Amino acid sequence: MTEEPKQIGKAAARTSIQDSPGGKRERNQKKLRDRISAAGIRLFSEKGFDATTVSEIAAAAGTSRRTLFRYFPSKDDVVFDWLDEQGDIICEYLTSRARDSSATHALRRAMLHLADCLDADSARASQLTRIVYDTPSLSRRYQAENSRWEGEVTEILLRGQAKKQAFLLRVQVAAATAGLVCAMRAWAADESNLSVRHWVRKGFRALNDFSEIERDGRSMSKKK
Amino acid sequence: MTEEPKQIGKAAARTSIQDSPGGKRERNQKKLRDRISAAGIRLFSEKGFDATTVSEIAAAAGTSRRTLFRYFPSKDDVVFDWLDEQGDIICEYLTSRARDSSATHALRRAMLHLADCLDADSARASQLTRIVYDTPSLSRRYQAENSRWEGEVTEILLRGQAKKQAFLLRVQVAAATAGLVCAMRAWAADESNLSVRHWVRKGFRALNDFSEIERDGRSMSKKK
DNA sequence: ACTTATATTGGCACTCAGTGCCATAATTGC
DNA sequence: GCAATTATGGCACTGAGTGCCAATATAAGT
Repeated sequence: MTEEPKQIGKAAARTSIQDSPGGKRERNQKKLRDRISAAGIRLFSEKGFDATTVSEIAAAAGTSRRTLFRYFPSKDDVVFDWLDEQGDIICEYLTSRARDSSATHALRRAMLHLADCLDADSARASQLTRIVYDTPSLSRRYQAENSRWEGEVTEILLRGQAKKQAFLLRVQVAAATAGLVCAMRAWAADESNLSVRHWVRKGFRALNDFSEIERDGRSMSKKK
Repeated sequence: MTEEPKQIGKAAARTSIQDSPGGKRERNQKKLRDRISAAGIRLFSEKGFDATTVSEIAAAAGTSRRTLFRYFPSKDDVVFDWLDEQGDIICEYLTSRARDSSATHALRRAMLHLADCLDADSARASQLTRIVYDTPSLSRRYQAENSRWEGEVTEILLRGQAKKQAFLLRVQVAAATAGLVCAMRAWAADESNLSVRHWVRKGFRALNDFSEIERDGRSMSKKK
C-alpha cells in the first residue's frame, strides 16, 4: 500500500528488491553505486562540494544525472552513504552489550568503539570528515544524521529503565554525541596524527568535569 | 574592496546603509520586513514549510519574489530572523558576567537566562519552535546556528583561561547547547505548560549526572 | 536459444530555490 | 523642483530534485 520510493543500490544490496542469489543485476548495481560515490568524493575533495554539480559526478561515473538520483536521493547522500553507518555502529554496539552498566558508561564505551572503527580506516575517515566540516550544508546534514540516531540510542538505553528517565537519558545521549562531534572536528583539524580515540576520551573527560563546580545545591529548590 | 552583498532591512536597521535619522525609507523597510516575516510564519504554520513557496510568501506580503530575497537571503531566514538572536542573548549574558565562577556554572546560568527570555514571550517562541522541529531542513539550520555561536561562547569563556583548555571548554559548551536543544524540543512537544526554565534546569541535572558512575579510574592509563 | 515479463536506464520537461542584470519608480539631498 | 541614490520588480538564468515514458538490459519460462 505504502509503495515506497523504490530506491536502488543500497536498498537492493541489503534487503534485495529481487532475491537473485548472486545475480548480475545486483553486482552491476553495487559497482555503479561505488563508482558514483567514488567519483563524487573525488570531485568534492578537488573542487569543493558546492562547486561540483550532480551532472559532473554522473558524467565522471559514466552514467546519467537521472540514474544518479535513483541511487542517491540527494547530492548529500553521495557523501553520507559512507558516513551514516556511524549511527548503526553505535546502535549495534549498545544493543549487544549495553545492559552491563550505567547509561553514561555504556555511551562512553560505545563512542570509543566507534572511534576505533574510524581509526581502523583513518585515511578515508579523515577525507570524508574534512569534506563534511568544510561544507556548511553537509555539517548541518551531519548534525541532523546524528540527532536522528540519538533517538534510537535513547530507546535502546531506555530498555529496563523507568520511562520517566527518558528526558534525562536523551540529554545525556545528546551530550555524548556533542562530545563525539567535537572530537571528530578536533581530530580532522589537528595535524599531529592523534587517534580519534584519544580525542573522544578527552571529550568525555570534559563531560565528566561538568558537575565539578556545579554543586551550588539550591538550584533545585523551586521545582516548577 | 570586499563589496558586501548589500542586504536590506535588518542590516540597514542595525548598521544603517544610509544614516537617515528617522527616514521614511528605513521605516518602510522595517514594515516590509515584518510583513514578509509575519506572512511567512503564518503560511508555514498553516501549510508547512516545504509546501509554502517563496512566491506565495511574497504575494501574501504584497511584494515581489525578487525583493523578498533582498530582505532574506534564503527561505530559511524568514523564520530564523526571529530565532537566531538566541546566540546573541547567551553571548551578551556571558560577556557581561561570566568571570565570577566556573565555566559550567556560567553556562548553566546563561542558559537559564535564555530560558527566561523565551518564557517571557512563550506564545511566539513555541510557535516558532514548533515550525523548526516540524521541518527537518529547519532543524538542521537551527543546529547549525547553534554550533556557530558555540564557537563565540567558547571564545568568551576562554578569556583568562589556559589556552590548552580550549577543547575541554568547547565540549562543555556543546554539551550545554545539546541540553538546551533537548529542553526546547521537550518543551515544544509537551502539553503540560511547563516553563522552558523548568526543562533547562532538568537538562542540566542530566548533564551533572554524567560523571556519576564514570569513575572506573583506569580509563586514562594509556594516555597516548 | 528464444520469447515474455520485469526492472533499469536515460532523456525530456517540469517545479522551486536562489542570483545577476537592468529598466523603472520611489526617496533623499540640494 | 531637480539631480543623485537607492529600492523595486520583472526577466532570464543555473542547479537540485522529480514525474513520465520510451528504449534497453536482465531474469524467468518454455
